[in-house]
Amino acid sequence: MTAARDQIIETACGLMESQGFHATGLNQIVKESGAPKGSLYYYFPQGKDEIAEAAIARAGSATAQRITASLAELDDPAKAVSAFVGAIAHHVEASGFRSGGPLMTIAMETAATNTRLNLACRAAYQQFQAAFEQKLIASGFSAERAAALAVFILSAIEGGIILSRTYHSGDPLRRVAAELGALLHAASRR
Amino acid sequence: MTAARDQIIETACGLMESQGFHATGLNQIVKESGAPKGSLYYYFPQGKDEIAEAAIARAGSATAQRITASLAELDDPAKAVSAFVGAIAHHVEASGFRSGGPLMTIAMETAATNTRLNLACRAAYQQFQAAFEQKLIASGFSAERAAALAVFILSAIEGGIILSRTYHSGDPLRRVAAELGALLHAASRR
DNA sequence: GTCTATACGGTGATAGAC
DNA sequence: GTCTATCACCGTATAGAC
Repeated sequence: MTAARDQIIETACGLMESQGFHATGLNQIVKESGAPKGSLYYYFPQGKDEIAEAAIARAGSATAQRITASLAELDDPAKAVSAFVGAIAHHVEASGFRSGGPLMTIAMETAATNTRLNLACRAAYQQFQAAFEQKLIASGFSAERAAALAVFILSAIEGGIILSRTYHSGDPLRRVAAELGALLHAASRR
Repeated sequence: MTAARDQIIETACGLMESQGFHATGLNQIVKESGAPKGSLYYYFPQGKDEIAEAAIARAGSATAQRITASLAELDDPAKAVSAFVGAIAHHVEASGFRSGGPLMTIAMETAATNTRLNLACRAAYQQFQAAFEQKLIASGFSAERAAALAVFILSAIEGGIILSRTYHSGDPLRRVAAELGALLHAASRR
């Protein structure tokens, strides 16, 4: 509950989102967070992995809540997903393509090299997936179809973020928004 | 054209695909490649960035060719894309989730922090995109629609690779294969 | 709890012999 | 072309004072 610990986690989230895990140094976290320098290993005795794990958990649940909240703003699931992805496009652009997909880089870096962080990322993505799934179920999709579509939606969004960040343009994400909207519109008319 | 230089590039591709850019050390590249140690800065005077740039270019054109070749095996674009993505799923699983999406990690790591590598990744992704685009055009899609769909297809695949690698399961990619197949099937019936 | 100082390893990069 | 030796630096992690 201490503010210093929380500051460390928060800035670790931001730095790892834009740079990845390996490029983010502990010194950088301490400096940028303004947290007391000597307290890093007091709050996180297990070092960098423990900090990253906390950052992943934090970014994961925060993002999951944001997905749920955004999807709740529109009844129509097609329009809700499309609007959500459009908002991401804007966010990625506004950040100078430094932000968006808070866990993607860490997830890729650690998928096969760090089981602890891999499991943390996995848990977070499952939360994202569940958020889409529940929206679809609430919109009348069968549980089975909702689960399948949630995976596909999440895939398209994550991939769109990659392309938008490397192209330095929100267009790929806007394309994903349009296609997912059309797909869900057609699927819900059955 | 020398074999040593080529070996360095090739193993740099593999290591950066599974670990990312920052986690891959030059010593590791030299050791794993078996290339003569002292020749690293002889072939790549500009150091790590130059090696990574060459690795990205190599992986990029190799992958683009593989996409084109795979899509050419089936006439029906829906089935061709679906089969291609299914093959990726198998490849990701067979590699122990260390491989797949050769440029994704580097692309995310460097999108906003290293313009040189960012541009290299961008060029590579545009090749991938063009490969899908041309298949769709050859299948009767309008140029406009083909370009839009290519971005979406590439996004879904890249995102599916992320999920499959972090979940340690080929299922997300197989889901992407099925949904893209259905989408393209419906789109081509217009 | 927080500080400063430091140990220790690995990194990218360079120099100079052969 | 390739080798070995070495540089300066930065990374994580630790020790011990306050």
